[in-house]
Amino acid sequence: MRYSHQRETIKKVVYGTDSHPTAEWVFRKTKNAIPKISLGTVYRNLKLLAEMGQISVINDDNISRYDWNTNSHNHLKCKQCDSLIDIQLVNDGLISNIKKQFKFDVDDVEITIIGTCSKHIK
Amino acid sequence: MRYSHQRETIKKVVYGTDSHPTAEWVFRKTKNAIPKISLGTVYRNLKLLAEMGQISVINDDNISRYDWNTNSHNHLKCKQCDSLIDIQLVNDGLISNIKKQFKFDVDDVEITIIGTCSKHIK
DNA sequence: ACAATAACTAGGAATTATTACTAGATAATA
DNA sequence: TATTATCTAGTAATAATTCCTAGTTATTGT
Repeated sequence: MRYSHQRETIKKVVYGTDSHPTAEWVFRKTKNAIPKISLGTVYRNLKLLAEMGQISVINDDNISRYDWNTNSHNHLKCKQCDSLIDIQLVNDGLISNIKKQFKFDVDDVEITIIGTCSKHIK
Repeated sequence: MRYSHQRETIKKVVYGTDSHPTAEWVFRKTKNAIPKISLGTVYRNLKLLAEMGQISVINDDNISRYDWNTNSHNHLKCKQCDSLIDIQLVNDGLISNIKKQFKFDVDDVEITIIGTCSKHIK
Protein backbone atom coordinates (compact mmCIF):
# COMPACT_ATOMS: atom_id res chain seq x y z
CA MET A 1 0.00 0.00 0.00
CA ARG A 2 1.48 3.28 -1.20
CA TYR A 3 1.16 6.58 0.63
CA SER A 4 -1.58 8.80 -0.72
CA HIS A 5 -2.38 12.38 0.20
CA GLN A 6 -6.07 11.75 -0.51
CA ARG A 7 -6.26 8.75 1.80
CA GLU A 8 -4.48 10.53 4.64
CA THR A 9 -6.82 13.49 4.34
CA ILE A 10 -9.90 11.27 4.28
CA LYS A 11 -8.64 9.49 7.37
CA LYS A 12 -8.11 12.79 9.18
CA VAL A 13 -11.64 13.89 8.29
CA VAL A 14 -13.14 10.71 9.78
CA TYR A 15 -10.91 11.00 12.87
CA GLY A 16 -11.99 14.60 13.28
CA THR A 17 -15.65 13.97 14.07
CA ASP A 18 -17.86 11.96 16.42
CA SER A 19 -20.83 12.25 14.08
CA HIS A 20 -20.43 8.90 12.29
CA PRO A 21 -20.44 10.60 8.88
CA THR A 22 -21.63 9.22 5.55
CA ALA A 23 -19.36 8.93 2.49
CA GLU A 24 -21.07 12.01 1.05
CA TRP A 25 -20.27 14.03 4.19
CA VAL A 26 -16.65 12.89 4.16
CA PHE A 27 -16.48 13.80 0.47
CA ARG A 28 -17.75 17.36 1.03
CA LYS A 29 -15.43 17.84 4.00
CA THR A 30 -12.37 16.46 2.18
CA LYS A 31 -13.07 18.75 -0.76
CA ASN A 32 -12.12 21.72 1.41
CA ALA A 33 -8.55 20.41 1.50
CA ILE A 34 -8.51 18.76 -1.95
CA PRO A 35 -11.05 20.47 -4.21
CA LYS A 36 -10.55 18.09 -7.14
CA ILE A 37 -11.03 14.88 -5.15
CA SER A 38 -13.68 12.57 -6.55
CA LEU A 39 -16.43 10.71 -4.75
CA GLY A 40 -15.14 7.38 -6.03
CA THR A 41 -11.78 8.05 -4.39
CA VAL A 42 -13.52 8.72 -1.10
CA TYR A 43 -15.49 5.47 -1.32
CA ARG A 44 -12.43 3.45 -2.33
CA ASN A 45 -10.32 4.81 0.49
CA LEU A 46 -13.01 4.51 3.14
CA LYS A 47 -13.23 0.87 2.14
CA LEU A 48 -9.46 0.42 2.27
CA LEU A 49 -9.22 2.13 5.66
CA ALA A 50 -11.96 -0.17 6.95
CA GLU A 51 -10.18 -3.25 5.58
CA MET A 52 -6.98 -2.13 7.29
CA GLY A 53 -8.92 -1.81 10.53
CA GLN A 54 -8.21 1.91 10.80
CA ILE A 55 -11.87 2.90 10.79
CA SER A 56 -15.10 0.96 11.18
CA VAL A 57 -18.30 0.89 9.16
CA ILE A 58 -21.77 1.23 10.60
CA ASN A 59 -24.85 0.11 8.75
CA ASP A 60 -27.55 2.66 9.39
CA ASP A 61 -30.88 2.41 7.56
CA ASN A 62 -29.29 1.04 4.44
CA ILE A 63 -26.57 3.64 4.22
CA SER A 64 -22.98 3.27 5.39
CA ARG A 65 -21.56 5.53 8.05
CA TYR A 66 -17.95 5.58 9.19
CA ASP A 67 -16.38 5.71 12.62
CA TRP A 68 -12.82 6.32 13.81
CA ASN A 69 -13.60 4.28 16.89
CA THR A 70 -12.66 0.71 16.01
CA ASN A 71 -13.15 -0.65 19.50
CA SER A 72 -16.28 -2.72 19.94
CA HIS A 73 -18.92 -0.36 21.21
CA ASN A 74 -22.62 0.31 20.92
CA HIS A 75 -24.92 3.08 19.80
CA LEU A 76 -27.93 5.05 20.89
CA LYS A 77 -29.88 6.10 17.82
CA CYS A 78 -32.29 8.99 18.19
CA LYS A 79 -35.28 8.81 15.87
CA GLN A 80 -35.85 12.54 16.13
CA CYS A 81 -32.44 13.91 15.20
CA ASP A 82 -31.03 10.80 13.54
CA SER A 83 -27.87 11.06 15.60
CA LEU A 84 -25.78 8.14 16.75
CA ILE A 85 -24.26 8.37 20.20
CA ASP A 86 -21.47 6.03 21.32
CA ILE A 87 -21.99 4.02 24.47
CA GLN A 88 -20.20 1.09 26.03
CA LEU A 89 -22.35 -1.75 27.32
CA VAL A 90 -20.78 -4.60 29.21
CA ASN A 91 -21.85 -7.99 27.89
CA ASP A 92 -19.97 -10.15 30.37
CA GLY A 93 -21.32 -13.63 30.05
CA LEU A 94 -23.40 -12.88 26.97
CA ILE A 95 -20.75 -14.07 24.54
CA SER A 96 -19.93 -17.27 26.41
CA ASN A 97 -23.66 -17.88 26.88
CA ILE A 98 -24.29 -17.59 23.15
CA LYS A 99 -21.40 -19.88 22.47
CA LYS A 100 -22.74 -22.55 24.81
CA GLN A 101 -26.42 -22.20 24.01
CA PHE A 102 -26.19 -22.04 20.20
CA LYS A 103 -22.72 -23.44 19.44
CA PHE A 104 -22.05 -20.10 17.76
CA ASP A 105 -18.56 -18.53 17.56
CA VAL A 106 -18.99 -14.85 18.38
CA ASP A 107 -16.84 -12.25 16.64
CA ASP A 108 -18.80 -9.15 17.51
CA VAL A 109 -21.96 -8.02 19.25
CA GLU A 110 -23.79 -5.17 17.56
CA ILE A 111 -26.22 -3.35 19.80
CA THR A 112 -28.20 -0.31 18.73
CA ILE A 113 -30.71 1.22 21.09
CA ILE A 114 -33.42 3.02 19.14
CA GLY A 115 -35.37 5.81 20.81
CA THR A 116 -35.36 9.48 21.72
CA CYS A 117 -32.34 11.29 23.09
CA SER A 118 -32.41 13.75 25.98
CA LYS A 119 -32.51 16.75 23.64
CA HIS A 120 -35.83 15.61 22.21
CA ILE A 121 -37.70 14.34 25.25
CA LYS A 122 -40.25 16.99 26.12
CA MET B 1 -56.95 -0.11 2.65
CA ARG B 2 -58.53 -2.27 -0.02
CA TYR B 3 -58.05 -6.02 -0.28
CA SER B 4 -55.45 -7.05 -2.84
CA HIS B 5 -54.61 -10.51 -4.03
CA GLN B 6 -51.00 -9.45 -4.61
CA ARG B 7 -50.58 -8.14 -1.07
CA GLU B 8 -52.10 -11.25 0.51
CA THR B 9 -49.83 -13.49 -1.54
CA ILE B 10 -46.75 -11.45 -0.65
CA LYS B 11 -47.71 -11.67 3.01
CA LYS B 12 -48.10 -15.44 2.80
CA VAL B 13 -44.67 -15.73 1.17
CA VAL B 14 -43.03 -13.79 4.01
CA TYR B 15 -44.97 -15.78 6.62
CA GLY B 16 -43.88 -19.00 4.95
CA THR B 17 -40.17 -18.73 5.64
CA ASP B 18 -37.74 -18.20 8.51
CA SER B 19 -35.01 -17.07 6.15
CA HIS B 20 -35.53 -13.30 6.51
CA PRO B 21 -35.84 -12.90 2.73
CA THR B 22 -34.95 -9.91 0.60
CA ALA B 23 -37.49 -8.12 -1.64
CA GLU B 24 -35.95 -9.85 -4.64
CA TRP B 25 -36.46 -13.28 -3.05
CA VAL B 26 -40.07 -12.48 -2.16
CA PHE B 27 -40.58 -11.26 -5.74
CA ARG B 28 -39.28 -14.49 -7.28
CA LYS B 29 -41.33 -16.61 -4.87
CA THR B 30 -44.53 -14.60 -5.39
CA LYS B 31 -44.11 -14.92 -9.15
CA ASN B 32 -44.87 -18.62 -8.85
CA ALA B 33 -48.40 -17.74 -7.80
CA ILE B 34 -48.75 -14.49 -9.79
CA PRO B 35 -46.44 -14.63 -12.81
CA LYS B 36 -47.20 -11.08 -13.95
CA ILE B 37 -46.51 -9.41 -10.61
CA SER B 38 -44.00 -6.58 -10.77
CA LEU B 39 -41.08 -5.87 -8.47
CA GLY B 40 -42.46 -2.43 -7.64
CA THR B 41 -45.66 -4.01 -6.34
CA VAL B 42 -43.62 -6.26 -4.08
CA TYR B 43 -41.66 -3.33 -2.69
CA ARG B 44 -44.78 -1.20 -2.19
CA ASN B 45 -46.63 -3.95 -0.38
CA LEU B 46 -43.72 -5.01 1.79
CA LYS B 47 -43.54 -1.39 2.88
CA LEU B 48 -47.29 -1.24 3.54
CA LEU B 49 -47.24 -4.52 5.49
CA ALA B 50 -44.38 -3.16 7.58
CA GLU B 51 -46.24 0.11 8.23
CA MET B 52 -49.27 -1.89 9.33
CA GLY B 53 -47.06 -3.83 11.72
CA GLN B 54 -47.76 -7.13 10.00
CA ILE B 55 -44.13 -7.80 9.16
CA SER B 56 -40.86 -6.24 10.27
CA VAL B 57 -37.86 -4.96 8.36
CA ILE B 58 -34.28 -5.87 9.10
CA ASN B 59 -31.36 -3.84 7.89
CA ASP B 60 -28.64 -6.21 6.84
CA ASP B 61 -25.50 -4.93 5.15
CA ASN B 62 -27.33 -2.13 3.40
CA ILE B 63 -30.09 -4.29 2.06
CA SER B 64 -33.55 -4.75 3.56
CA ARG B 65 -34.75 -8.15 4.68
CA TYR B 66 -38.25 -8.96 5.89
CA ASP B 67 -39.50 -10.97 8.83
CA TRP B 68 -42.96 -12.25 9.78
CA ASN B 69 -41.88 -12.16 13.42
CA THR B 70 -42.84 -8.72 14.65
CA ASN B 71 -42.01 -9.40 18.28
CA SER B 72 -38.82 -7.78 19.50
CA HIS B 73 -36.12 -10.37 19.08
CA ASN B 74 -32.46 -10.65 18.17
CA HIS B 75 -30.31 -12.31 15.54
CA LEU B 76 -27.26 -14.45 15.14
CA LYS B 77 -25.61 -13.62 11.83
CA CYS B 78 -23.24 -16.17 10.37
CA LYS B 79 -20.46 -14.66 8.28
CA GLN B 80 -19.94 -17.91 6.41
CA CYS B 81 -23.44 -18.67 5.17
CA ASP B 82 -24.92 -15.21 5.60
CA SER B 83 -27.90 -16.66 7.45
CA LEU B 84 -29.82 -14.88 10.17
CA ILE B 85 -31.03 -17.00 13.09
CA ASP B 86 -33.66 -15.73 15.51
CA ILE B 87 -32.83 -15.70 19.19
CA GLN B 88 -34.41 -14.15 22.23
CA LEU B 89 -32.11 -12.39 24.63
CA VAL B 90 -33.42 -11.07 27.91
CA ASN B 91 -32.38 -7.49 28.55
CA ASP B 92 -33.89 -7.07 31.99
CA GLY B 93 -32.65 -3.86 33.45
CA LEU B 94 -30.86 -2.80 30.28
CA ILE B 95 -33.65 -0.51 29.12
CA SER B 96 -34.20 1.15 32.49
CA ASN B 97 -30.43 1.46 32.90
CA ILE B 98 -30.11 3.25 29.57
CA LYS B 99 -32.98 5.51 30.50
CA LYS B 100 -31.35 6.50 33.79
CA GLN B 101 -27.77 6.68 32.60
CA PHE B 102 -28.31 8.62 29.35
CA LYS B 103 -31.78 10.16 29.78
CA PHE B 104 -32.73 8.25 26.62
CA ASP B 105 -36.27 6.99 25.92
CA VAL B 106 -35.88 3.46 24.56
CA ASP B 107 -38.26 2.17 21.88
CA ASP B 108 -36.34 -0.86 20.76
CA VAL B 109 -33.08 -2.71 21.31
CA GLU B 110 -31.47 -4.16 18.20
CA ILE B 111 -28.91 -6.86 18.89
CA THR B 112 -27.09 -8.78 16.21
CA ILE B 113 -24.42 -11.26 17.12
CA ILE B 114 -21.91 -11.62 14.31
CA GLY B 115 -19.88 -14.80 14.02
CA THR B 116 -19.86 -18.37 12.79
CA CYS B 117 -22.78 -20.73 13.19
CA SER B 118 -22.51 -24.38 14.26
CA LYS B 119 -22.65 -25.62 10.66
CA HIS B 120 -19.47 -23.77 9.82
CA ILE B 121 -17.32 -24.30 12.88
CA LYS B 122 -14.78 -26.95 11.98
C1' DA C 1 18.78 13.09 -9.94
C1' DC C 2 16.41 9.86 -13.15
C1' DA C 3 13.93 6.13 -15.15
C1' DA C 4 10.97 2.40 -14.53
C1' DT C 5 6.88 0.82 -12.62
C1' DA C 6 3.23 -0.41 -9.73
C1' DA C 7 -0.29 1.83 -7.21
C1' DC C 8 -3.30 5.69 -7.15
C1' DT C 9 -6.61 9.36 -8.90
C1' DA C 10 -10.33 11.96 -11.48
C1' DG C 11 -14.12 11.56 -14.06
C1' DG C 12 -17.56 9.22 -15.78
C1' DA C 13 -20.13 4.94 -16.81
C1' DA C 14 -22.27 0.94 -14.74
C1' DT C 15 -24.68 -1.55 -11.11
C1' DT C 16 -27.86 -2.39 -7.39
C1' DA C 17 -31.55 -1.49 -4.37
C1' DT C 18 -35.41 1.12 -4.10
C1' DT C 19 -39.01 4.60 -5.15
C1' DA C 20 -41.96 7.35 -8.30
C1' DC C 21 -45.07 7.83 -12.13
C1' DT C 22 -48.99 6.70 -15.10
C1' DA C 23 -52.50 4.52 -17.80
C1' DG C 24 -55.28 0.84 -17.20
C1' DA C 25 -57.41 -2.86 -13.92
C1' DT C 26 -60.04 -4.11 -9.80
C1' DA C 27 -62.31 -4.21 -5.16
C1' DA C 28 -65.72 -1.84 -2.49
C1' DT C 29 -70.20 0.74 -2.40
C1' DA C 30 -74.52 2.29 -3.19
C1' DT D 1 -73.99 -2.79 -12.31
C1' DA D 2 -72.19 1.94 -12.47
C1' DT D 3 -69.16 4.71 -9.94
C1' DT D 4 -65.01 5.54 -7.93
C1' DA D 5 -61.05 5.30 -5.20
C1' DT D 6 -57.31 2.23 -4.70
C1' DC D 7 -54.31 -0.92 -6.71
C1' DT D 8 -51.16 -2.96 -10.35
C1' DA D 9 -47.81 -3.57 -14.28
C1' DG D 10 -44.42 -1.60 -16.58
C1' DT D 11 -41.19 1.61 -16.91
C1' DA D 12 -38.54 5.73 -15.68
C1' DA D 13 -36.09 7.94 -12.03
C1' DT D 14 -33.15 8.20 -7.90
C1' DA D 15 -29.59 7.12 -4.54
C1' DA D 16 -25.73 4.77 -2.87
C1' DT D 17 -21.96 2.47 -4.32
C1' DT D 18 -18.69 0.16 -7.39
C1' DC D 19 -16.23 -0.31 -11.74
C1' DC D 20 -13.34 1.25 -15.56
C1' DT D 21 -9.68 3.75 -17.85
C1' DA D 22 -6.34 7.03 -19.25
C1' DG D 23 -3.38 9.80 -17.01
C1' DT D 24 -0.71 10.98 -12.45
C1' DT D 25 2.28 10.06 -8.53
C1' DA D 26 4.99 7.69 -4.89
C1' DT D 27 8.54 4.37 -4.53
C1' DT D 28 12.70 1.82 -5.71
C1' DG D 29 16.91 0.76 -7.93
C1' DT D 30 20.56 2.85 -10.61
